[in-house]
Amino acid sequence: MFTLMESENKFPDSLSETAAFKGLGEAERAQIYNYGERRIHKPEAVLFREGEPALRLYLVVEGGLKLTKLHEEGKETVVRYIRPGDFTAAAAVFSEKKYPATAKAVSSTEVVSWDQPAMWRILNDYPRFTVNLLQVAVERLDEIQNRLLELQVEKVEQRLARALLRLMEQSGKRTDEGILINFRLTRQELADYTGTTLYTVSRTLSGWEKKGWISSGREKIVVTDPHALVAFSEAGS
Amino acid sequence: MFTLMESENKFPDSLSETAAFKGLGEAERAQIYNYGERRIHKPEAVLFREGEPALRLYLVVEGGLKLTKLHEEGKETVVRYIRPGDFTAAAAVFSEKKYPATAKAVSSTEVVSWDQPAMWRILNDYPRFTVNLLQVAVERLDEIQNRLLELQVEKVEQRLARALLRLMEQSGKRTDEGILINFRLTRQELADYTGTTLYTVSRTLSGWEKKGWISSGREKIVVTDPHALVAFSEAGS
DNA sequence: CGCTCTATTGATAAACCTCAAATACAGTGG
DNA sequence: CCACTGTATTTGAGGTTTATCAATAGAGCG
Repeated sequence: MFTLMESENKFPDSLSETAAFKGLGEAERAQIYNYGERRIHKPEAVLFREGEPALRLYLVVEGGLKLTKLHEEGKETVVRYIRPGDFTAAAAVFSEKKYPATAKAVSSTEVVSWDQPAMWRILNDYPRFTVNLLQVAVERLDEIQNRLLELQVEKVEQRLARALLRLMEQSGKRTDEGILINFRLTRQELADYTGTTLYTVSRTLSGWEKKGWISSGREKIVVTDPHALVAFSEAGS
Repeated sequence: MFTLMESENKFPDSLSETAAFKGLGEAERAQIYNYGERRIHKPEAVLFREGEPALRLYLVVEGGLKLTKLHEEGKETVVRYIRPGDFTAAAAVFSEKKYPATAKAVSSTEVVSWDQPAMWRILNDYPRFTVNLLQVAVERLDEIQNRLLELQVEKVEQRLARALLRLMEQSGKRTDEGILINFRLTRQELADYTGTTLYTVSRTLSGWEKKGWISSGREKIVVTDPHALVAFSEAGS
């Protein structure tokens, strides 16, 4: 037939070590993987929108997603960046839930997704997968709680330093200049991620550029002195 | 023998409708419940501490817990209040994890808890329970993400209003004066919950008291005009 | 080359924290 | 029952951080 699911897709090696497929045999991985639908999304493409019925569970294979939430009056926050090997929209496992956030591709992004019937089959046939999902949820929870803590007790510049480091670790790419955050990232997005304004972000980055910690351009940031940033993020001065 | 688990405990009716035991038969509930250990903790008692190896999963039956996280220099945040029917320390399902927060009883509190061997047995024998745990984790995640959003875009007074309303809904007790938040709650704790200082909390509450929205005393808050608070929490003015 | 989106920078104001000091309250032990 | 003691709370003054507004500069795209 003609659906995407028909062709047996090879399970990507890059995913075999991820939390998603931990403890599963090779055959099981391939089966689970092939229950899903593979798709490649262009940069800026919206995979799902906050408030829509949550119908599919997503796993990022390559590229990345930006998860955002809207507040009244158009203000938006970046909840998280999703990288290869990460699930998102776990809420879709439960019927009648809505997506709690909007997902947009930050670069060309390959995902696998499962609809509810497929998920129920998987959850039923591979209990280990359910446990893996639980583990991912628990880890996300921990991460967000840490961000909540940081947001409450740290000042803007310290949070910005942490954010850059996190993004660097998650999506960094070595260049001869330093470590490049490997997708388009505006000052506004960074502000939405750290709970500040684009003005403050701009000022702060300018300062760090003068100190030689980073090197930045339009929608582009390269961390040239990670060590200094780490020290700053921990000490806050 | 002599352990607490020996006596067959009746499954509490109050829990039968909670997310924790959804979709499970009465017999299954009783079995799961009896794998655990019942305990009553005094107010202020610490059930587990951030950083310790996570050995037990907890379910609150009566009373409540305060989950806190510490930052360097003693600053602390209240991550969440746990009420009857809620799990906490889901991280304990996974070996080698540490408790991500500290849990302290806010009043006399009854909990059931399971150690790892019991949990593994339960997760294995009652897959529906695993799914329920996942659901709880997903809902917490959503809740925390909403708090993150509020913390980033709303001003202190608005967050305080939301916090009071949340606590009122979760732990409110009708009195002839209004709805009492039914446990000791200091200004400092409210500040740690909303990401501000006790001074700002005090000033704000004083203002609301003059407006007749609340009535407060030492470690005690009664919401006398919930409607006004709701309006304020949504409009922010 | 002009258009549009992004970033920078300065000036100003608002929100909020910090520090200090006084006051109120609850529980305790005589 | 009352004075005492340790917290919790209130309130004021002053300072810091950060948001807001406005104007300009730069980068990429067609």
